[in-house]
Amino acid sequence: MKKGDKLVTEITARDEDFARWYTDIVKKAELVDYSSVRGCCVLRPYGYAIWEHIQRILDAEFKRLGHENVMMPMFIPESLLQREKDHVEGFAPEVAWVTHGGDEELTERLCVRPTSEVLFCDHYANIIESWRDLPKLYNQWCSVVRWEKSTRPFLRTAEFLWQEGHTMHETAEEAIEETERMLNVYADFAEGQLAMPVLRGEKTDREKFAGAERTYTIEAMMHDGKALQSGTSHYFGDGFARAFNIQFTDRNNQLAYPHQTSWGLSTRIIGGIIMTHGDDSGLVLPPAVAPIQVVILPIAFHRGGVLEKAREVQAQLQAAGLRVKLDDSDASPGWKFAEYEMKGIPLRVEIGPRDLEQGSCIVVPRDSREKLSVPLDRLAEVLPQLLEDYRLRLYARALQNREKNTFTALTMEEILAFAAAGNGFLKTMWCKEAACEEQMKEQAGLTSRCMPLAQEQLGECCPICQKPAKVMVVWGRAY
RNA sequence: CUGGGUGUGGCGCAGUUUGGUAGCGUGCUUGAAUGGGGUUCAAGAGGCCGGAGGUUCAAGUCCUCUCACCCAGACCA
Repeated sequence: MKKGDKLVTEITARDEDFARWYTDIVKKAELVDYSSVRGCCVLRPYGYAIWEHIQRILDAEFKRLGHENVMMPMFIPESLLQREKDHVEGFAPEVAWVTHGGDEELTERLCVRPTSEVLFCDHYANIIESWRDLPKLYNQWCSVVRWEKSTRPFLRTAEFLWQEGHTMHETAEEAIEETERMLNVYADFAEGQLAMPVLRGEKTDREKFAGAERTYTIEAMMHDGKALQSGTSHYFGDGFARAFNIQFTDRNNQLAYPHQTSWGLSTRIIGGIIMTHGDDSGLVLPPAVAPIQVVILPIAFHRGGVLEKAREVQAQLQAAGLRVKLDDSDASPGWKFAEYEMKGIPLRVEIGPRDLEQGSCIVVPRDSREKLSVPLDRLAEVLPQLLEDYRLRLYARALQNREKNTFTALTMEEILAFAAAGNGFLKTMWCKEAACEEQMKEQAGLTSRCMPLAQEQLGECCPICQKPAKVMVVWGRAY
């Protein structure tokens, strides 16, 4: 952020102001810049660094579970995209087409991948022959393109970075197990590392992925009560395998179709971090993905000893495994305080002449802004603990927000009262009929977020049609 | 795609009603002092007013077209 820029908007309940607060933060914390390319953003070094940490943590987990990274082509020939009917219907309206190579018009146009199921399937058809070839556990880190009509940084851009895992299994059970395992990897990552509480659940037919048999999702709640779908994991059955003629000889010497999964998590999660933890002073980052975990600010450092001590402390903290920045630039202390708060740095360490006399320093956590006096020689052991406390506070605060904005409705009157009152999660029973889901959308403006894995029995009947209920659904308004 | 809004130094904006020498704040550069919550003073640089066309002696301002972005909806994993 440039000197003198200030956050103009504070968090409020009004959608419009909240949107402004959000776009303000992504710019002023230097996460993204707008691009002259339609619907696209520039991910700046600071924003990209957050993604790198997300990438590093998830990739290690994927590998631990036996997945391998690959690269698929960026282009999909039209005929390939059309192999699976539901899939192409879902994606055709939002793909970008390449029609020319150089000056020549292509005989078959190519779409820029919006997702890579068909590319993986095309490849799997070549390499899967025997049950001994299974499972295939592949993952790809890449960007994909979806020609969205309206865009917003991180939440919905025409091109975005993500990771897409694509696996093939011998049996349905094994594939379903994989689908659920990867959902839990995402959920544990969101809750444990990002301090974002999420609902784990299954999507309704209306909301599930194009071509999938089942879609699992993690749904997080933002400050404003809206839902953010933060990661999805799909089970495809053998639908694509049949469409792409992927067959293998099984243990009984019979030809069989493998069962497929895919799962993805994108830079959208960074938008989730902003809208889950951010406050009126800017971004608030969870320590696991903060590019800088501790910033050291020497005060009045032209005086003797201050800068030297600050450098010493920096080396000591780095040796303890923390990501530390020392800002010895000439800006005023007040300026730096605000700057690093805007950027969401979890801990600030102030070292000045006064501290040197006492052999201590001031440590200020980003969330509470409480000024703590810590002896200089104990910093390396105290700061990791402070980071952990901070992470727990972020989680607790986010969870509290979700609970405060989660309601239960047993009747249509209650549903409409909720919808009129504002945003949040609404739990109801449901008969599983599409008509009732449609009616929720029409009358209350709510869409189903998920059918939580942790089910509750709220009542006996669907509040919309009064028929016997089959499942509990969480409804809301989504990003 | 529909409706509304906005495009003027890096950023934020005024000026457009009623055409007449492009302004303010902030940032940036240089120097000095300051330094524990967005310091102070001084000097300086930086804009064919989103683009194209038109009306006019004269256009940031009026007219036509166009592009981009923002907000709300629709759409969307």
